[in-house]
Amino acid sequence: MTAQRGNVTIADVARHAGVSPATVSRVMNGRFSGEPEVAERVQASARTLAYAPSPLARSLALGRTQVVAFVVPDLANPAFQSVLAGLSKTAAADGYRVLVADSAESPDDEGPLSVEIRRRTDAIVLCAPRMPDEQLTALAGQLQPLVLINRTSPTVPAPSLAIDYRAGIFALAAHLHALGHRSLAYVYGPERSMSNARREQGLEDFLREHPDSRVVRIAAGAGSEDGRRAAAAVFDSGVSAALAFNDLVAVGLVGGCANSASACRRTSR
Amino acid sequence: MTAQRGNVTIADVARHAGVSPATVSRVMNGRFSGEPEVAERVQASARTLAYAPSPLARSLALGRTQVVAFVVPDLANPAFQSVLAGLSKTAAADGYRVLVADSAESPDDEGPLSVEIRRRTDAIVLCAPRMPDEQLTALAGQLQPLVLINRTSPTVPAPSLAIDYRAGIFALAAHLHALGHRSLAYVYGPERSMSNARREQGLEDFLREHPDSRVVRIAAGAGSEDGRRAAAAVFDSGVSAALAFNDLVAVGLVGGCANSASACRRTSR
DNA sequence: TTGAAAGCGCTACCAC
DNA sequence: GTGGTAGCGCTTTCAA
Repeated sequence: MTAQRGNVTIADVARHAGVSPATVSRVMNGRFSGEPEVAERVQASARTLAYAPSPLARSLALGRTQVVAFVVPDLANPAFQSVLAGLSKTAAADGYRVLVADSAESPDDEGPLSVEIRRRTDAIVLCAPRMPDEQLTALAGQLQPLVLINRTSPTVPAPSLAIDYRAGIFALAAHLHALGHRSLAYVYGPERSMSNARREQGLEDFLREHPDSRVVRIAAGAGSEDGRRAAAAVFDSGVSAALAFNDLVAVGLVGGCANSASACRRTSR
Repeated sequence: MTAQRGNVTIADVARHAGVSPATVSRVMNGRFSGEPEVAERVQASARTLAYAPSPLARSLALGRTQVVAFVVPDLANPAFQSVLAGLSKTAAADGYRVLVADSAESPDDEGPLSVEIRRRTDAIVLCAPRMPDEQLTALAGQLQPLVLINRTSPTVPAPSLAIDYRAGIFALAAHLHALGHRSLAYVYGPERSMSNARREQGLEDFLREHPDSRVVRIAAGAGSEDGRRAAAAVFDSGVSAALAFNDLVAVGLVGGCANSASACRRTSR
């Protein structure tokens, strides 16, 4: 008797329509096969009483919540927005909603948090790049159905969504090459970054295929300020195009270049 | 018997500890006041059996889900990301999670969708700028507790979060003025846009306070391409700084300026 | 202090 | 075809 009061329940509808709750349930779920007249009466009652089934009660009875969890280390990371938007849209098409959680608060609490949130949902989409493989493996059982983002694990049988940085930067470089650029700058990110290494590989592949090109490596970092600071070096390197470690660096770089440009403009007038 | 099987329940723990479910419940929720030894025995059993209360069952019994809904017209809109991230973080601090929904799919289904999702949650944060005021008013009762984003309603008593575009661009212009700029460009957005009008107002306020300044209005749009196209005009207007309708326009503008800059650079060498 | 039992609202099995 | 009813797992009165 602690629940939110005043909600019309299936029993109310049953009473109003002069049938059993079971029948109302069947009608509401389209599993009804009997006198059409009965179904109509039930629907009329439901409409009259403005009845809507309780998702909570259904979830408990069905053992199915129609919700999928989305757990990432940082919801503010722009990279996740389109993933979330896509997930939400796709899930909605199948009658599912998305429950989000940010694991940043408690980095080493990621496991328990994932398990907890998974219990409220039917499946989980998890991004936990730093979680030790053993831990992930141990948890995988309780997390299934599970989808991994930006990581895979040899011991965890789960589909994964990952960015092919190597192929990505290769394609970018090839595109610039097609545009006539033969001298590129790569404004690289953190040396220890796995994704940076992948991008460097991609550029090596590119150079192997295009011996007529050269790539000047210019140190930066992972943030927009790093990009801004690298602008001068890029300008002075004499390249005709530049690739950046990530979007933030690129934004900073573009900004830095605009600066250099207006300086240039003031000079040339 | 249709629920996900194999989960250890409160009854299992009660049996294992030799107490009643009621006692286990009290211990698990810190409402227990009796033999400490009993409490310890219960906790030991819970640990042994790896028991974790079912959030679903608690929700049904308590009439409280510990979840708040976040409904917006377009999850892919960058403006919502930080709102969501902030909401999630703040909610988490109070033991709440966030259930998201994108109402873009069915624009005129916004109302029912909000009500439906609200039933799964304890409160709702809603962004429905286009919803007729009467509809919102009619729904408000079922939606409470409710927080509105980017809109208020005279008939709906709900806190709201809205951007003060007028004050925002005023502050930006004042900042540039303080930096010494006296001649600014405003790369404006859609004429019919409410937020654009607000920004124009802000600039008028600014000019009133700073008669020594001038603002050149340059037409653009709401996307990055619009910004890029406006770059040349900005460059030629002779201003020393530019303000853009929104981030996308700004990004395009910066990109366009960088282009003009490198052209300039090639020329000047 | 502790337990029995009645909900919370819905589903699904098993009879009639 | 339809209804009775026992769950789903937890909380909380009420009584002992």
